[in-house]
Amino acid sequence: MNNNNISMAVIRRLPKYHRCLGVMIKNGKKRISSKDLSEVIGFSASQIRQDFNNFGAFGQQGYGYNIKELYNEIEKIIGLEKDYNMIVIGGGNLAYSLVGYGFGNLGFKFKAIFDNDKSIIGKKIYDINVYDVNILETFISKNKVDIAIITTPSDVAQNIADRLCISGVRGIWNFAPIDLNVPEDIMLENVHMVDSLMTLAYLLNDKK
Amino acid sequence: MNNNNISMAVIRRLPKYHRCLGVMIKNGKKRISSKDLSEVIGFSASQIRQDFNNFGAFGQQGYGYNIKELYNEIEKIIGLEKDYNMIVIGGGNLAYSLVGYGFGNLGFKFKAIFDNDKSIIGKKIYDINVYDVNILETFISKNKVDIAIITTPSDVAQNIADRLCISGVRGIWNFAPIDLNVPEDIMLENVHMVDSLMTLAYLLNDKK
DNA sequence: TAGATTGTTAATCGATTAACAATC
DNA sequence: TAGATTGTTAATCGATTAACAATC
Repeated sequence: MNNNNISMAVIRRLPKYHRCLGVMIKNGKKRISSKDLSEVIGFSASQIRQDFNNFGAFGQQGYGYNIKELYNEIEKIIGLEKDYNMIVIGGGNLAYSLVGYGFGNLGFKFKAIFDNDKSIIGKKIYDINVYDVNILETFISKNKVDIAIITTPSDVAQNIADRLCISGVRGIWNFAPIDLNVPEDIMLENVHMVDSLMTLAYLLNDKK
Repeated sequence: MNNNNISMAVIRRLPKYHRCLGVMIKNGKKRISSKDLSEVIGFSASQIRQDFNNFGAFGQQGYGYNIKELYNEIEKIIGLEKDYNMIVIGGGNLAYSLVGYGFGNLGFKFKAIFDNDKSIIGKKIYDINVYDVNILETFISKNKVDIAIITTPSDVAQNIADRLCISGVRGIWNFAPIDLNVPEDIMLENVHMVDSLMTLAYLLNDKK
């Protein structure tokens, strides 16, 4: 049940497998070999087979992989057969983007938004309530929260993270441009947009 | 002038060096050794020295690194001494987030937003004009555009990317959850938020 | 059956870490 | 000068690729 010591390099390829196989299902494709998948996805056939075999043997010699079956296996591996309750701390533009994005289809459900701005507390973002951030701990203690999303300014992000970790969230999805410290049993995933943009800037200057 | 064949692993650490050194400057710190930086940033001292020495010798034996000098070098390496003109295709919530984010301080300047929704064309997002996407090529031909940001739905993203590449943008920052094909002289950087969230889901299930 | 393609082991490649002479 | 710390080479580790026997 527990696939430990799989390298992060492998784990970060899983969503791309999920995405590509999803497109193939939509296109009515039934089977695919690692060689053909390689051409679509850009990983080597060897790497594709190695990646899958970290989790089990999903293919069939001489045939390849049944796309729908493989897709289902990857959903199970990632954990997409479950639902995840999420809250957002920070009710700015980014909260709007995220709540409106459509993660719900994948099982990621928004349960509440928290802010300290009196002018938006009590309102809704789409259909999600915005609460005063001072009831954050109370809310978490009464509701199972799997993932807390930090979209606050950097200067308060660490304090919010500390409060979340004590209150019992399992994972933090951080959008603040700062390196948070969290206990190692709390999973932390960062979306550092500034880092991404800087990487692009580097590449623009680097190319011949 | 051209730092080619530096591995992406190194390049993606540069923004974190930039961030950490920036904090140290703000705190009035003047010098740091690779050993001390290692404890703050979480990379090994050896790796830090290797990383910097890809680009030159910025330290001094027995002393360490002058923080301000090193910071300036990293800004030059990334290319932050220049400005970048940016446009956004897709005038939804994500465009609001991005335009309002404050990238301008780093030299990343928003010049225009494009959409196909008549109800927002002609309006402004913050102080940036929203234009009809059918004048995209005209705009790019008349204005130097370094980076185009795609925040459209997936189904039109490839078509927009094709139009951008032909028109002469240098880089694409893609937020659509799709794998774009672009000519190899166009730099592509993706922010796949769904992939990031799925990775977090995996980690939540993986932990003991 | 013969051909195709997996699962898996072995070889290679690249990135990280360790070590230490150079030198401030 | 003596101590500290870099820059850089060598060693190790981990990830990717190649190869091929197993088998559908």
